[in-house]
Amino acid sequence: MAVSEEQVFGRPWRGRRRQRPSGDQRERAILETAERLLGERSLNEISVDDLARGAGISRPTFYFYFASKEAVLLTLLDRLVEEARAGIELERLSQGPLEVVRRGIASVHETFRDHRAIALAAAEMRASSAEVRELWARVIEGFVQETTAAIEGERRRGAAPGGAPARDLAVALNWMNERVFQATLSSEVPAISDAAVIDTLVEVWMRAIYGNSALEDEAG
Amino acid sequence: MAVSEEQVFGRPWRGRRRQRPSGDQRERAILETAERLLGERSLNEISVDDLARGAGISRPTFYFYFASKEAVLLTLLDRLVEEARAGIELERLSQGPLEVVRRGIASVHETFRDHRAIALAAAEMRASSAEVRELWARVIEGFVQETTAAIEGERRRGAAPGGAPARDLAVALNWMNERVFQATLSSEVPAISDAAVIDTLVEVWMRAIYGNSALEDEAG
DNA sequence: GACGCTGTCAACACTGTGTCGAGATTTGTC
DNA sequence: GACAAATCTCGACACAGTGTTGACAGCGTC
Repeated sequence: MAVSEEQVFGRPWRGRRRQRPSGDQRERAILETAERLLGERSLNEISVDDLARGAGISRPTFYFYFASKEAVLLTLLDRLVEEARAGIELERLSQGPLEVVRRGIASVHETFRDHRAIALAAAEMRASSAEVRELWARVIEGFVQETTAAIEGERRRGAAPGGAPARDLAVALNWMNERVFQATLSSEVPAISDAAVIDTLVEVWMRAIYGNSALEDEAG
Repeated sequence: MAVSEEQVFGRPWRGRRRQRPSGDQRERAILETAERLLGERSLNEISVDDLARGAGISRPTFYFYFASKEAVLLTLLDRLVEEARAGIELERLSQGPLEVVRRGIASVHETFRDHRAIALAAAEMRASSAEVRELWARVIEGFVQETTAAIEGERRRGAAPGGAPARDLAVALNWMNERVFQATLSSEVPAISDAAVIDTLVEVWMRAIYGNSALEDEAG
């Protein structure tokens, strides 16, 4: 146990009269342990006991702080989402549509890349946890609404041609980004290299929104 | 137990001298039970015991036929993939690129929609099973290679403009389809309606491959 | 009629989750 | 500085699920 505490709280205890770590410290220790372990293996392969030991507490004590390991991931994910949103806000000052799209995509990509472990764990847990699924759905829905509004704006001012309903287009483009980022971050195959992923996605977005297919009336 | 057997083998046993069901029957019963139960809940929520009981056997006997419940899903998925491939082959006779793309996408969509339960379970198990992940990776890789070849062909004959590397484009478009189908089949939010999903995807594909953005050189 | 093959399952060992209740520690109050 | 309340801690338990073992049953066949 002493060994585990050292992992998280630094140097071993020497002085006298040291109280036990506060609740906040413990909670933080659990979150840090979770993010560290997620870098090594998936949440399914991490037991509540692993998280508890990593934070220097027993398993029942873990349950004093979190209802389950999903709850830990949810807390981590909340932070990440907050960070991603903040990143996008910062990019609002850009000018032309190309730059807006590029910066928005790049910003999300950066945030996720900096916390790969959490992003990938979240993608994985979407399958089994309704709460993760709902949180994620809200995030994507937010992106979709902004995208839809932007497409409709560009169509109204005549800059973008008509075509599929703006929302359907927005949904398809946003899911594409989500899935492609996931593949790139996890080095799944097939994937796009980290260096090329932004350019590729931006190109598809720009053509899907602004481009007119040369073959629009060829066949069917 | 008798009740479970009736579920799968039809009418209750009456005659004399009936041998126990053959190994093939049992294996089929397990697969059928799995597909039926997957229509109701996810594979995580289905225990080996559920599958065994549904097939009228005990849990240890289940392990005589399959190494795990993942192995059952893998067998189901193998069939589905085979069916999807066959569907695409049938569409080879179409003429213009628009029709080729549309028929290819529609064919995959149909196959998956007809076995929603399996397709969704596979997407879910990609997270936790390396074997499912690898099988799925091979499937998508196949689509990507065909798409890449098609794009390069169209570029060579001057029908499609240059841009991002053909393979990167192909990867992005195929992941988009995968993710959008998944969202549509599971009625996730946000999703595209079943009726509009093909048109939307085809439009993005055509524009991404053939369309030139009107703003290509607008901003930075 | 005993050998081998395919099936079959009760009982076991194990891993992991979540809960309970009894106690220790800390904090606030007078 | 003592007492109560709130906060924190964990041993021990109940439970659900997985996968294995070993004994044994039916069936063809030489």
